[in-house]
Amino acid sequence: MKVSREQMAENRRRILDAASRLFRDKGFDAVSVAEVMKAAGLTHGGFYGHFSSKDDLIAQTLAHVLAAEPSGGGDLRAYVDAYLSPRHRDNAAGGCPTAGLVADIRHQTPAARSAMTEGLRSQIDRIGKALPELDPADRRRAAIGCWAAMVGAVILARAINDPALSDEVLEQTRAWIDTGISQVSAD
Amino acid sequence: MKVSREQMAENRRRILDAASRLFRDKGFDAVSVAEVMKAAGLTHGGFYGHFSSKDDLIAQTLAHVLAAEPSGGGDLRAYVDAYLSPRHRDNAAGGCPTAGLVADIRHQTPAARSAMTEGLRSQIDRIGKALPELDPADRRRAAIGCWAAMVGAVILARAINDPALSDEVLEQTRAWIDTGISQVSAD
DNA sequence: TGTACATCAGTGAACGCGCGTTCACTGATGTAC
DNA sequence: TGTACATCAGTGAACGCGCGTTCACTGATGTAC
Repeated sequence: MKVSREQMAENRRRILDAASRLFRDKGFDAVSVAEVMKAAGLTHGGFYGHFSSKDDLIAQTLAHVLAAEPSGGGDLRAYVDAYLSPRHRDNAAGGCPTAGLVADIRHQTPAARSAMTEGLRSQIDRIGKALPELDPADRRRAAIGCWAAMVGAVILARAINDPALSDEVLEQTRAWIDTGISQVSAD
Repeated sequence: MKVSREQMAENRRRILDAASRLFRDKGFDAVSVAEVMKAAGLTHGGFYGHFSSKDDLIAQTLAHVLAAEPSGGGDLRAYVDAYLSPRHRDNAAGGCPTAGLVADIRHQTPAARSAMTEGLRSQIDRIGKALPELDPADRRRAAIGCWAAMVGAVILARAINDPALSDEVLEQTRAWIDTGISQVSAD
């Protein structure tokens, strides 16, 4: 049955939110269109009224979730601590879309890859802005190095089977980033 | 038709090598059993004479490729430079299995996750041994932080659509690791 | 060393299944009067 | 404001396809004599 325009807009939002969580949790390929629609409280047939294909959903979900990505605020150290926490490692569905999806992007459509590229560009700029005490070259280097280490550590920690080693990867990467940022600051 | 025992052992090796390259290039889910067998010069029906399932192939391929993983030798800086090169970024099929597969591991079988965990443990130890000038705590921190940044940077660089930004991620991460290692060394 | 035959690695057609996608249908919406 | 009806968002069965896996068969291997 037909629904109101507002209801349809809300349904679309619910589909994108459900897709965002499921994709982050399981990856693009492991999530079916029917699964996304069920999580959004709808049946699978209505999907093509909102999106032209699963690839379209992937690209639009990325744009949706990366646009809403929380910045590091101003306090970079608190952001890094939260990012490299066991809580974030164990909450892929609700966590950083980059950590959950970036490796899966390689073989997606150009639209999806472009959305991710712009999301990463913004994120690097945001981290740079949280390091105002550095001169521009150091700031850029610290922002990129720090972000690569953060994303890498969370991906490694999520893959590792041994809780002790997984925790250690998070903790040591946090310490490494701390000394890295301090050192550059002290230059 | 039956083949000789040596031929069968070589076929098995060829299957593992083909799977290793294809998995690194496209991810576990995107590669079919038939595709692996074709790449190994065989037909798909013979697969189950060598492996009990696709999951078994994944676990055995990981053990195979991680056992053969080249160390950083002794020269960590040369290893980091090669790792964070456009050449390595553009050669996922022949490149580091961790960079290509670690994000895909999260939802694989316990056997696959354990193989990856042990591979990562060895790799961290290997990098630590390439930093003999540091005291043990600094060495561990530098090995883990450096490895997280390397893996993260290659994954990010492979996802990014814009060649300039992709190159910059590699270069800046290399510079960041350099200053990080130098700083710790100078403590 | 040579022969006869049981073994079994590899072949390729076939299976059941879940996927992305399509489509005829339903019934609430929202517009025209 | 109230009624009549065209619109169209959502439903659920159905489709074609490729996947992992199975199996009857083939013919070279390698052992027994």
